[in-house]
Amino acid sequence: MGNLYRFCEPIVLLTLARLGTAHGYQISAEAAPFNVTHAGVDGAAVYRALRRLESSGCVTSTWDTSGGGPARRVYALTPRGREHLDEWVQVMDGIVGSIGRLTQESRSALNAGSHRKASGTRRGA
Amino acid sequence: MGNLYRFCEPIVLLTLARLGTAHGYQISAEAAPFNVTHAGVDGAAVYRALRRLESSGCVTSTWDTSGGGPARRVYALTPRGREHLDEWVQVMDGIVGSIGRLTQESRSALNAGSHRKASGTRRGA
DNA sequence: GTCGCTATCTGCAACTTACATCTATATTAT
DNA sequence: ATAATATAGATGTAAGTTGCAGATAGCGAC
Repeated sequence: MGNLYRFCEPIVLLTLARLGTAHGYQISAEAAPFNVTHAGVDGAAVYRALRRLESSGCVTSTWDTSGGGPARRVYALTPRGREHLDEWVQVMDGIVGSIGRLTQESRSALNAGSHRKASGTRRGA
Repeated sequence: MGNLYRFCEPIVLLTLARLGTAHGYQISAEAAPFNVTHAGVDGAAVYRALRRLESSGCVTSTWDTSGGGPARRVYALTPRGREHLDEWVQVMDGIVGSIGRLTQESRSALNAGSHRKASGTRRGA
């Protein structure tokens, strides 16, 4: 079925908005319920998305070396980040509408095409 | 907002299903109402999708040199192509659900985040 | 011939992502 | 002390889809 965008960026933004602050490893773990495709969000993609978002002013980061284990880069959403998530909401609304139309039309076309051969008894729904 | 997949393949399949037979240039023109993003489907992308679909047995092609102008490669859907469109419908249904959840949660998170500052009077839907 | 429209196809760059790999820190076991 | 493991971040390479520009070619108008 080819590759589909996994919407890594909005998932990261949303997870950050929900958690308040979080580091990459944590986001990667908590993002699971929002996966768009069967495959989960790749850790590497999360880190890259966070870097991109920081360089565009959507998140800020500080190093946290207080706890045990390796240092964590803790991220927080900026106002611009919240705006950006809002923009994503608009875009995704549009996508949902468009893809919805696509599926609806596809179902119609598939049903219309199967009239001839199926001799009308197997209503597939 | 970065690039998003334009769902060129299902759009091509659907347009073919609707028209019965069609050539690339025609599909490229008739596909406009099903665009997923603001940008239309690129002609080059259509031709490439048709080639891919042919090599995977989803469409067949024959040259039509009857009319005036350059020869047209006329495509038609195979049964496998119809199945493939049906698979796309399943996938896109899943995507619509997932992205719908994403937008819903994003709206909630954005509203929850604005409680503090907005002094709670602007109930945004 | 030259211009413009139709029609197909190719080249190159951009973007997101998957997978593997590498580094480094702290804890635990030997 | 050494080794293994879990945590945490980052990079390199390849794959796949797409946008844009342009090449090629047939046909009609001038």
